[in-house]
Amino acid sequence: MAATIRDVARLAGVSASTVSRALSMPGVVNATTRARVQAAAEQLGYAPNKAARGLITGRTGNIGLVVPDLANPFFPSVVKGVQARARMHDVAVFLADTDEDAAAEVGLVLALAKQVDGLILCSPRADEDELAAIAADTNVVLVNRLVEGVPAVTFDNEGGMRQAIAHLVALGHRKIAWVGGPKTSWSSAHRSIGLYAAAHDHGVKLVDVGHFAPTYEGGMAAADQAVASGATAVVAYNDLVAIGLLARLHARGITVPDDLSVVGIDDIAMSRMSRPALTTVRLPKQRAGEIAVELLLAMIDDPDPDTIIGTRGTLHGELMVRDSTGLAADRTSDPARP
Amino acid sequence: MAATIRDVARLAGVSASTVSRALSMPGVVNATTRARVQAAAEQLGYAPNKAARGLITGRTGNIGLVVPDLANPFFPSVVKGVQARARMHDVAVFLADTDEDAAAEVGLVLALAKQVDGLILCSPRADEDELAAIAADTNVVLVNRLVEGVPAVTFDNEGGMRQAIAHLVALGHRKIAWVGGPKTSWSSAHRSIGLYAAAHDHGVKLVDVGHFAPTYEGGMAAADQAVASGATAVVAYNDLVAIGLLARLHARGITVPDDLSVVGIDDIAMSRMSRPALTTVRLPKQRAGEIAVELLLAMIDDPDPDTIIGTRGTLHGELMVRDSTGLAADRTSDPARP
DNA sequence: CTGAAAGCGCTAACAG
DNA sequence: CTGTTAGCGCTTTCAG
Repeated sequence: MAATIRDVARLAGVSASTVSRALSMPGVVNATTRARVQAAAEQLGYAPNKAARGLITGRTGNIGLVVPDLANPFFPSVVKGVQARARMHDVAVFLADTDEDAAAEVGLVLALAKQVDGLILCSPRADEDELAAIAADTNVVLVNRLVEGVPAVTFDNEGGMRQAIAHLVALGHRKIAWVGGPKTSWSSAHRSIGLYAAAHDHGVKLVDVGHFAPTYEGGMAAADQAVASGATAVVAYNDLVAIGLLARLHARGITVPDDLSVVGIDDIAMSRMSRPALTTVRLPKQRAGEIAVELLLAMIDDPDPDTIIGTRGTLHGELMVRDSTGLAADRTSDPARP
Repeated sequence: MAATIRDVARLAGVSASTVSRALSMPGVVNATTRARVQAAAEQLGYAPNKAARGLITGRTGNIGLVVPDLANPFFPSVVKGVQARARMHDVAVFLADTDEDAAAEVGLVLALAKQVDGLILCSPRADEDELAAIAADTNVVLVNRLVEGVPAVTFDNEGGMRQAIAHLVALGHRKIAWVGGPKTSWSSAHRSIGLYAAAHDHGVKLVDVGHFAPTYEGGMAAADQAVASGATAVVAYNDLVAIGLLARLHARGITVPDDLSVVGIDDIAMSRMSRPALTTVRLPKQRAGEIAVELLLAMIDDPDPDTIIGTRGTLHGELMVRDSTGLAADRTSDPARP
């Protein structure tokens, strides 16, 4: 059906090897033959078969991307970044959604590993040893997760949390609740650490409300405990949780930000659309995907050296102040508050 | 690095072909040798190289999926459905996001076509002739779009709109506004048709407010015109638009549903989270992805016959009544309303 | 600078 | 039931 390299060779009156060279190492071939070959290729609509090429070069020109759940708006953003950058480099992207199933994750990765040059893994759950094992014989870049010796793109969770706390303290809050994500989540743990450090530095109290699903429902579930904690502000594991919080608070007749301020993390599109609009720490999700691709491609071009192994890109978050910590909630002039 | 079929053959003391057979046509090989081969394969962690296999069988075991914009929550759902079903059949999925760029779409499709057995296209924008041309020499299944002679999975837009109108009419609405999507959108056109037909049947008036971007911003832009139309209810092109509408109405102090009722289409996750929760027509997005895979796989197994070419799966929507058309808006007992 | 030959990992005849 | 042979489409020595 599709034209092969030999069809082009015949039409151009040269050998297959010349076609191959003319197309992938233009400099090494006579200008006129090159032109002839290119014309022939054009005419036939020839495009090299990547699979066949990969068989011999050991490079497929494809990369794999594994995400836990596309329904969480965080991940489509990362995927978009990966896509865009991959396309720039003319590499195709295999996508796998593990549905938050750490076991499936490993299986999928193994299956994919055979037909790609490298893998980008957003795997909050998978076992650290398994990740290390996979990284041992495949090019792997981790996103939003750190494992010894594996290149990764992460977010500066500590810094983001510091900004959130500073903002809340400036508004007069002295007791702040933290609604954490899943127990096993790497980023939840790091956000927690940053929060405690910042709270300590500012001399304010942080109350840990517990671990919840990283979803709208998780936020609904956490809301009552957050209220009961007596805090005047809540920081949620992510925006989805924060929005769940908002919903439950509204249902209970608790006004945000007047009665309670809420801060999320991620800055998903939905955050601007919630009522009230959500103050959140914007994470450059798309950028993370782009950088992951660059890192991966660098590893593929030049595997092994220490310049890359262990490399990490750290991206900084940026506080987006919106209505959920609005001025109405300024407690600096309210003597009744502790 | 990775074990090849010959490594397994050597370890099992058989020939490469026997390994190949033992693994892919187990019935045709002696039970004891088969066991030996399987053990060897296991021990070496052998997995066949799909690219090499594809070279000879002409089947890659991969499919391609093209979507216009992952940031629109509609598409991640479809992708999830495709993923899940593809995994069941042990096929891998290439994903491409065209960023709403119809031109890029074609280029991407051509590039992908070489390394997949078939393509699932969610291409609201691409030119009809181009789609037909692509479908002529590649297995293609369209989602949410109909082109002569190309298998497709679509939604019953007319039926969905009929449900929406029936609901609004039952609540006493007699003048309903329609906020359409992009001019070139296939589904916007069909939704419009369904709406007019239903309005006509019920003897109520439908006001076309115009075409808007299928986004939150589009909804914001449409809100004032919807209000000015004098309608008591609005049907929006999709949920994102409806939620934009809600935001702008709120900003203007117009209460939903008391002053104006709003209905969306899609039932994205966000719809349950908006305030008020959005009444919408639920489209089985994930199911659409699953069916698209089944259709595509059927075409691949058995290309050409008329049983498939021209086949279409039509999925029906389901009205989800929520607060944005709440009881408070019941106009049946309100004599002041027309 | 170009052609011929070899072979990537695998499967499909074809013998045995 | 199993081994041998050939070759998918391509790149890469190796000669010329």
